[in-house]
Amino acid sequence: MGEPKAKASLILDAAAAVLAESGYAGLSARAVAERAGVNKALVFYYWGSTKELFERVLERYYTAHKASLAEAFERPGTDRERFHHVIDVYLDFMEHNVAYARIVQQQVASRGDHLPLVETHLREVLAMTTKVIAPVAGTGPLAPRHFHLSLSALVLNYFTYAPVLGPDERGRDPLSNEALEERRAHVHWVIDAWLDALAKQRAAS
Amino acid sequence: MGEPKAKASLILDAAAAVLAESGYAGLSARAVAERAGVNKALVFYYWGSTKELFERVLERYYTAHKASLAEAFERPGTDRERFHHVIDVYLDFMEHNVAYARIVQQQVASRGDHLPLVETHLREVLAMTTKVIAPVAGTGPLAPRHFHLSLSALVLNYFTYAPVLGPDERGRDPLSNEALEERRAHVHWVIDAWLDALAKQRAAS
DNA sequence: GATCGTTTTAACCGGTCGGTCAAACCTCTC
DNA sequence: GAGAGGTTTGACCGACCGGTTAAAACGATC
Repeated sequence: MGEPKAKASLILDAAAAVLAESGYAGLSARAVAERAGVNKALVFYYWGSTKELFERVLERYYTAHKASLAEAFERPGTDRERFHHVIDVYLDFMEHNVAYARIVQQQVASRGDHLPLVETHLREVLAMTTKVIAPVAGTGPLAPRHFHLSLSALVLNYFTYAPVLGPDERGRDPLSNEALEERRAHVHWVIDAWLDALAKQRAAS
Repeated sequence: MGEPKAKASLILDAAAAVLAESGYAGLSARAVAERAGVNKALVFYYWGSTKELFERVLERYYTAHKASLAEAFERPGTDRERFHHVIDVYLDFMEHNVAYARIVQQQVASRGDHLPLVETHLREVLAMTTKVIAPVAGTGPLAPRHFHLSLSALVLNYFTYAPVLGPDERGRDPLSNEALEERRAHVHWVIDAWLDALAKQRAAS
C-alpha cells in the first residue's frame, strides 16, 4: 500500500502545478490538497503555511536551474560554442520544467510582495550568463544585460506564448518534440546572426 | 468638487492596476474599490461582476493595441523601414501601457479559464504582424511565427524583467527615458542583424 | 419644496479562505 | 496488549470573498 513517494513531496508537486496555473494569489491550500489527493491539514503539517510552501516550490526550481547552468558554463570551447551550449542547456531545462517557465513569468510580471526571492535568483542568473556573454558583447545597446534579457525572453516566452497561439503552420503542437526542435534551431540561428553582426562591428571599429 | 472622470472609469483604471499587480485570481472587488476610492457596491453597479470587469479591462487594451498596430502597418516604405516602424510603435505602446504588458504576460503564463479572450487577441496580432514579417522571413526555423514570437518577447519581457534586475550598469532605472532609448536601440540593432542574415541567406540560395 | 431618476452607501448573505486543534489512526517496540 | 511517536483526519474559527438589496443622498425639473 505505502506510496513510495512521501506525501510531503506529493504536496510540493501539486503546489507547483497549481502555482503555474493560478499564480500566487490562486495558490490555496485547499486546491493544493485536492490536487495532491490529500487532507488539507497535511499541507500545514508538512509545510507550515502556503507562503512557505510557495517559497519551497521556487527554491526547488531555482536550485535545479542554477545547477544546470553552472554545469553548462564549465564546458570548454570557443566563445561561440560555449554560447550555443549554454542556450541548449537552458532550452533543455525549460522543456522539462514548463511549469517553472510559467511560474517565473507570472511572478516577474506581477511584482508582488513575494518578489525578493525571484529577484535574487534572477540577478544571480544574470551574473552567471554575463560571464559567457561579456566576451562577445559590447556596451550601451550591445551590453551583456540586453543580450541576457533578449535571450531569456526568446526561450521563456516560447513556452508560454506558443501554446496560446495554437498549432503551428504544419498543425503541430508547439510543445511537441518536432516543434521544439524547430524552435531550438531558430534560437541558434538568432545567436549566430548576433555573433556575426557583433564580429563585423568589432572588425570595423 | 466634481471629478471630471466618471467613477465607472476610475474603477476600470483601478482594476487594470490591481490586475497587473495580483493577476486574475487577485482581482477582488474590494481591492479594486479600495484603490479607486469608491464603495465596493459601485463596482457591481457599473460593471456587473468582477469577471465582466476583467473582460472590459482587457478589451480596452486590446482595442488600443490593435489600433496602434493597424496604423503602423499603413506606413509606406521598404520592408526594412516598415519593420522598424512597426517595432517602434509597439515599443511606444508598451512604454505607455506597462500595466498591459504585465497583464498579458500573466494571463498567457497562467492559461486559466479566462484565456479565450487573450487567445483570440494574440492570434489576431500574429496575423497582423505576419504581413510585415512574411516578405523577409523564410520557412521552418525562419518562419514568420518564430520571428513574431521572438520580437514580441524582446519587447514585452524588457518591461517585466528589467525592473526586477534593478538599475542598469550606469545606475539608471530600466524604465527611465534614457534606459528605454537604449533598449529601443538594442531592438533595432537586433532587427538589422536578423535582416542582414536573412538577406545573406537568401542571396546564397 | 415636491417629485423623479440616477448615483452612492451600509448592512447583510452564503460561501470559501488560511490556519488550528484535539482526537483518531498507524506502526513499531517492549 | 500497552505504550509511544509520527501521521492523518474532520470539525472548527475568524477573516475575507462576490454579490444583493433597501434605503439614503443627490441633482435636475417643475
